[in-house]
Amino acid sequence: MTSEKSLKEPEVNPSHPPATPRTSHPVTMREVAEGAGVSVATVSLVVNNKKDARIGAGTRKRVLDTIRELGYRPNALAKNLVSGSSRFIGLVADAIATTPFAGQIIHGAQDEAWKHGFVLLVANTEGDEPVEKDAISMMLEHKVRGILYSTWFHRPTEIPAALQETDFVLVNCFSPDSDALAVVPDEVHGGREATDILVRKGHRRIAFINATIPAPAKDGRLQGYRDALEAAGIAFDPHLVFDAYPDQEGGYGAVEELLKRDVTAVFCYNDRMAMGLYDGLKQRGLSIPDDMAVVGFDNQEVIAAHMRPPLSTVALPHYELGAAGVRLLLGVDEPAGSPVVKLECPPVERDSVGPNTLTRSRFP
Amino acid sequence: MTSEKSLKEPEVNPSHPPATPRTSHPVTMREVAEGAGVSVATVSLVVNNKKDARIGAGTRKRVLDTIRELGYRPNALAKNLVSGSSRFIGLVADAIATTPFAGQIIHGAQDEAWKHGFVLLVANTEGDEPVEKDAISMMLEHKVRGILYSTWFHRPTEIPAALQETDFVLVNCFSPDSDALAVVPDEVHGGREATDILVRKGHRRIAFINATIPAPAKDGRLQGYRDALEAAGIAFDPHLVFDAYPDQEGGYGAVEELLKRDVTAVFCYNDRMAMGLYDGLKQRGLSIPDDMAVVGFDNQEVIAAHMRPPLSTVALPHYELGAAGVRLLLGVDEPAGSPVVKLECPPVERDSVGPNTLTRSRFP
DNA sequence: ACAATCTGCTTAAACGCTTGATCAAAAATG
DNA sequence: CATTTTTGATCAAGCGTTTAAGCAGATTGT
Repeated sequence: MTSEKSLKEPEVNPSHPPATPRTSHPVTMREVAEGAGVSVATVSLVVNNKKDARIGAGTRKRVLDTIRELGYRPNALAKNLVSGSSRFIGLVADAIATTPFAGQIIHGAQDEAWKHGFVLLVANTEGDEPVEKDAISMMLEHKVRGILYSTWFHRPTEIPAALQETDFVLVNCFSPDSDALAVVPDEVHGGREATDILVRKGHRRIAFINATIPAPAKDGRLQGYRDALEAAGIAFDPHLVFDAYPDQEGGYGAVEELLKRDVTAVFCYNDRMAMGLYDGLKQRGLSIPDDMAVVGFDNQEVIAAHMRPPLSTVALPHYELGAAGVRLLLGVDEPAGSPVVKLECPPVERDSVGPNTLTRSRFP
Repeated sequence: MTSEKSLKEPEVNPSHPPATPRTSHPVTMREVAEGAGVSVATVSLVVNNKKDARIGAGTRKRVLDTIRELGYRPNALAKNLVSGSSRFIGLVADAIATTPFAGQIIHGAQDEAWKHGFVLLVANTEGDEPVEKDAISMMLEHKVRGILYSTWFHRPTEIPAALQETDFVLVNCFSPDSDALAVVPDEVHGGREATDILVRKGHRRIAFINATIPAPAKDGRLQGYRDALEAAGIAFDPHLVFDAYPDQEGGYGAVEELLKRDVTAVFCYNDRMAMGLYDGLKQRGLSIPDDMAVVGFDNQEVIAAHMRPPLSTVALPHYELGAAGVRLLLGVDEPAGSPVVKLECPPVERDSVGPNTLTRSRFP
């Protein structure tokens, strides 16, 4: 609760001074004032370009020149103190280090925050509870404008108690039993987009390899898959969906089952599964997309774009998640209806899906 | 130079108040003091647990209780202001969004920073110059203790002018003509470790697929490769090293050339190349590691651990880079000799390398 | 020519906290 | 018992800003 816990004392070794010790005391507004022969108030007024302040052209120039000359920089700390609240937005993430996803959330959040004059205070918890608590404490002590609480995969979450002390929005996660603001990907829509890529190319027997682990994505994408089929007038066949662990090994392991089903296309729960699937398919001498069309999910840059052939998939809107999160936090956007806003997952088509050749031959 | 540029005015829509408007004014030290019937000074002393402050047990308890009761949190802004310098460390990265690497640097930097009571102010520039300038300005205005300037791949870099206004250390990059502190991976050592994995398994004809693009990694890893060969008494054969673009396509494209060389093992410039190489090899019916041993470089988690077979590689010490950067910045570590400290790249062995069967049969 | 208004700038209080200087009362000392 | 020391707490200045209020001098209106 108090800072003794969350911020330890510095342990800088005094015998090893920093490499480039900052010699000169930082220039303050006071010094600028003296240099320009005006009062601090005047300096403040020109620095902040106050609209209704009456400053003579001469004075303004003199101040500006002095500022340049002395290399003055406003002290945001002091500024924040007097204004009562800082221009910080906190972002606590559970897996910056282990996934590229968090990075995109950060990017989106930062871009949007900057637009509004805010700055990101980032904390990476790697799922560690105490670390998370400290991180939030630290942010609260810095009087952040609010906190973005984000998870690397879309899931329900508990809301840490400390969060309630400030404005916050859940990003890529949600709290089932609370009306906390949240922004998440629209899994149903994504599943539908993915399936539609296949449907549009004339595929009718489309498998879906779902994940074994329960998650909004598991249910949502399945629903989207079913929606797409229904819209296309294709009967849903439960035998065409099966589960596998959502990584390369899972995808690889699913091949055998898949081939029994006599399908022409498959929608994989994620890109990593698709990657494993590629392996299994190729090993059996099957070609993609000719013998099997495949679409993934996630659009993991390092992977999807560089598979052979490049993988058609559906992108998780991580950047947008971050951006929308801060808009929600600042009240720029307002949730329509439900407090959890869903963002679309845009399809990105590459070369792993071709026309259904079976269909072709049947309807020439 | 002034803040008008770097931080725009807020544009919060006043008609859409934040979702959970903070009602109560934040509790200040003053209120705690009143509540506990003591002076602010006293509260400050117990909050900060000052060693040489003489506070009666009763008073201390009373203050602590009041703090708990009122839910008081110290205001770090005020604290920083009076102490003159903040507990911020700035981290500007050029590619948080597009690579997982930056995430690990952040993680390492944060862990180390927290150990010393510092907090990370993160800015993602995605290589955009003006953004970078603003980011640094913003950090300077917040009176950061120093700045970590990091790049997502190891490379020489210019030092932005504004950086000179504070302490800074380059992370994963270096400035060729300056004595700026820097911390980078030891590419030579890495190249050597990678090659050694192969050498240890008895391979003698070892190819190296290097990158086409110039970089410290290109030269360093090649040197390491040569060092390893030399140490093993294997003559360096220039025909065994060739260049390719360092991604999956590059690796795939190199297969043909590779097979002409009659080698039993290959060291790829990075994991992505190895991934493409796998494809090419498999397509020709060759098996890994039996027909060809392969090692990569980078240890990209999403990829390396889940290839078929899992890829032996060498890890880039991104976490350590971040941590060491902070230590250098704070003066905890001191560079020995050169201002650019090099960190080891530890090998991580998986299943893509087997014993050299040719050697086996020749020396039974 | 006198009040009213405007212009350009300064004064001073406040923001929440830290800390060296002080001080009264209690305890220890001679 | 008078003095010194110790204990427990308060005072007040200051950190670098912002900003409402104030105040001369110049300009305008009548």
